[in-house]
Amino acid sequence: MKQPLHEKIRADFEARILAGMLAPGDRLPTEQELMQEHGCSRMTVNKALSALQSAGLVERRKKAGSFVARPRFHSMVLDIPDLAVQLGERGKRHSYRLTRRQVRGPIAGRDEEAALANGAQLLELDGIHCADDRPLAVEHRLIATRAVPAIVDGDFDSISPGTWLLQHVPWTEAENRISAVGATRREAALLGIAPGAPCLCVERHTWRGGDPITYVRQVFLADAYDMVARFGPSGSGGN
Amino acid sequence: MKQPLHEKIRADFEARILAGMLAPGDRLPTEQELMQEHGCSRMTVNKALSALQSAGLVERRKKAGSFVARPRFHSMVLDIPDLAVQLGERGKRHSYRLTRRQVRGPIAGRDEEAALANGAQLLELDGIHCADDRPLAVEHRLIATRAVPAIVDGDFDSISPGTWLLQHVPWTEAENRISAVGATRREAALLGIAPGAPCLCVERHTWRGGDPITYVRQVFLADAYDMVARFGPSGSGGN
DNA sequence: CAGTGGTCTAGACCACTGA
DNA sequence: CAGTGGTCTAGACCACTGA
Repeated sequence: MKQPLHEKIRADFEARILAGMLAPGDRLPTEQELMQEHGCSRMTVNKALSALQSAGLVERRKKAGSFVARPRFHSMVLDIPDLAVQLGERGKRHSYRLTRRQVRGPIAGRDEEAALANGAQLLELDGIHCADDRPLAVEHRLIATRAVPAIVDGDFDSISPGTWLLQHVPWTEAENRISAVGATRREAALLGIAPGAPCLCVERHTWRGGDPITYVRQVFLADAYDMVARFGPSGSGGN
Repeated sequence: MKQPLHEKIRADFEARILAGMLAPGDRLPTEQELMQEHGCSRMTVNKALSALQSAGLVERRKKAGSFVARPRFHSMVLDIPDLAVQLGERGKRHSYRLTRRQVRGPIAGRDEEAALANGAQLLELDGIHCADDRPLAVEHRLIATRAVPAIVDGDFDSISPGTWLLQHVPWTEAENRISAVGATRREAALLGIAPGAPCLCVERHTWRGGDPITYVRQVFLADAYDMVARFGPSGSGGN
């Protein structure tokens, strides 16, 4: 257990930020305060805070201090897209229609649902995304009420659950699984295509500081949507 | 033009590495040598080299020195998969069969091919990837002979072009476009499925320091392959 | 065992910028 | 103008590891 002091300080703040104990905008102690707290030189605390800055977790401003940044995921990293924003950029109007809404426990035997629920209830939201009123994707979503209790009272007539979550719940980790599938009979009927027609399927899990937030499965019209990820050496995103 | 000295040193090596003037495995000067060269203190060169290390461009080993690393893109970033490695991990045998090989110029009117060729010839390689001798994907690839002149003499009977490139040409930037498509008649025949059946299509461009290397389009059997990308705040991949 | 990087100190001067 | 971070110095001791 030999951990450099600068790494200990860095990891301490990282943990507090990811756990939400330090929220975006909160001010961190000054270098002077941290020097006294840890009884070390300024270079050591500077190294810790600079590492947090280059990781995008902290913003530092002269005279003002160091502040928790809203986590940013640069263009080179596959992001969680906000359909409403993406369609707006292409001049299309996004709408979402809810087809099912229920609060329930995890289905027995489905370990994934149990892990997501984490001992509490799940909110199940199914719906359809449209671009200019034409169906674009069928969405099935489960949300952990333990992580996002406010969602139970959410109103999804004018805003989709995905947009709501992106605006209200900062996530820290995500996993996308992308595959090609043939539309089921139900999906085909909702999307206005033939059963078995090719669709792009995106399954995504997101977490906040290790706690699961949501699982979503989206089935897109193949000819209307694809995913792009551009990436390069870390560091080239900055400067 | 106020650039800190540590940033100047860091950017200098970054440029030389991305340009290929420093190849993977090459040794960088020691901190002592850089101190003398720049007439600065050890902390300053240490900061520059440490930044290169945390960016994944350099590996540092005690007593041995600092070396150019093969660019690594951590698990949280969508990677360029090596099919041979991926299949090997699942206990399957990968094979590649070349179906077309020609050196040609870019097709008139196709700006993308002209940009890739960059004034020189293209090597076109079409083939099929198999897992345990069962077809998995159809691949169409173009390679810039300007960037990779050695590829013209490559032997792709026992190794696929993708594997060859990953082993010989370090890339610095990549773009993946992922979509669902229906198999064309030709693809369906090669893969042993019905025309129009759902397939996962991956199109990828790669660059090395701004110079285009290759374009590849792979059409996968839908039920045999999917792509996963997991990502989070930078920094959590390390340690 | 000797060279190299890893870490840290106790200072210094400066640039920026909010009060 | 005073507080804060940005950078840098000239040392130091140590851990690791290849010759």
